[in-house]
Amino acid sequence: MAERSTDSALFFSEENCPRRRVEEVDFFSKSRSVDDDGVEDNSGKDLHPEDDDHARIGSQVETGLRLLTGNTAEEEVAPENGGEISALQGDLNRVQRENRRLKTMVNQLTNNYSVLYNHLVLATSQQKTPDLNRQLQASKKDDMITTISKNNRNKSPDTNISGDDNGATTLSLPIKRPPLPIDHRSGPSSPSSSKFLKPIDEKLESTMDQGSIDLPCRKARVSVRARSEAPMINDGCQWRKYGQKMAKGNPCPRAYYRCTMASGCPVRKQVQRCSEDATVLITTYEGNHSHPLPQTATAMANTTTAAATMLLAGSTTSINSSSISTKDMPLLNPSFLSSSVDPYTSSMATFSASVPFPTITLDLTKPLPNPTQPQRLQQHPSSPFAMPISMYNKPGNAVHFAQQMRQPPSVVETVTAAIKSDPNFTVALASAITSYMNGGGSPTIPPGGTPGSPQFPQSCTTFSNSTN
DNA sequence: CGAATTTGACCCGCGC
DNA sequence: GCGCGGGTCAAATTCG
Ligand SMILES: [Zn+2]
Repeated sequence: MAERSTDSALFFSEENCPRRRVEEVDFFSKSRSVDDDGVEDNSGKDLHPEDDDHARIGSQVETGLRLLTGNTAEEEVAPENGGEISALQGDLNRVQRENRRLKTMVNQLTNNYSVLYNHLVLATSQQKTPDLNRQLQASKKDDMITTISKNNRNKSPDTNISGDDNGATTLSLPIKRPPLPIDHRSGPSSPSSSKFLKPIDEKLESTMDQGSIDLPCRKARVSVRARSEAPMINDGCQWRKYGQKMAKGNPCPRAYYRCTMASGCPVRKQVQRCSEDATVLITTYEGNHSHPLPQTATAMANTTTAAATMLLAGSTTSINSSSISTKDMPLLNPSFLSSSVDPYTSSMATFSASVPFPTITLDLTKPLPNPTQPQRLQQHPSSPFAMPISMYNKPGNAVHFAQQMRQPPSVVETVTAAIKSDPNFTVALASAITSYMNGGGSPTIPPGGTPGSPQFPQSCTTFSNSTN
């Protein structure tokens, strides 16, 4: 059907966007490319007075999400003294140039990372799982996964990726050994790649260990609620529907999709409308991509990964929102996470009740009361939550990070506005969040596409959109 | 005609 | 052991 999001993704992110969409586009671009934003903001005010609100929102967002927010600040100050304007503009230009340069660097790094990751994945699957792969081929791949997950499920295994079966399984699982090599990684590069692989491998191991990342045993879920008319969120990935079921207490059916961008990609997603609010569309992502992603898809993937990471990291011990947000997502924390747990978040709890997996929820459906509120996000660890986020650690426990927004933060407003105009906005939001979670703090999204992070075996991101 | 979707059957975990 | 419900498979059907 209309499940193909790729096309729309392009549409969304690229030049096709009509004037009206500028908001979203701006927002998006902000979350992914620094220089464009800066430029846009300036020109926006000067050239498009009618977009005033948009520009304002944009700048707010920038403040909240951006690393390089110098532009914004300067802009606001500028109006004061005419004499200083020129100087400020000079500075502004400089900053913009700098931003551009940095962006380029980031992109390069990202690309390199993607390439390396692919190498790693390939090498790992080949080296560690020759036997398993054979078995895999013999039996169903899915069976394999199930089996493993079952084994791991009972105990919280910190699987060490030693030469063990477990270790091997761990790494190979998400990859599932794609029949067709996704890229250039074979022959000549093997020697050199192996060099890199070792260190990376070690890193991976350590990362996994600390995160309690036993792969399949725990499926982390991240849910985000937003509003959208679209039947499905456009995340830049290609999905194939493989099932549909009627949910229990919900008249709306739940659809199951699987990523088809790569043959072995383990990522799945569920799409369902909220029974209470038909306008709410819930999309759940699970797993990490085992292949490079387009920019648009990267945003989503990163979000998933980041959220999963956060969840899993926190899930190891009793979850304390403050501990998680502070430790794991220093950047995210200030703007997106609140460290207080609120009883008022009951609405989100709805979800959690029957969730069998650790789940993190991002709720974008809340109304944004004061659009004009200049409130800016500060770097306080305990700053009010910009977006409602809740985490459901274990089946029984639901931890809420960010309650419903009591005081609508600027980011939320922006997000909501964007969503209203276009459901795709969710992606932008995701990218922004991801950026922060990844610790980059840099909203720029890797062009090369980020492979689902290998470190996190399973992650689910849920997006709910409500149509307005 | 190949690829994607539909849809009922099937599998599996869980609670009673 | 049985039924229920979530999730997946795969044959049939539809779509481009
Ligand atoms: Zn994928």
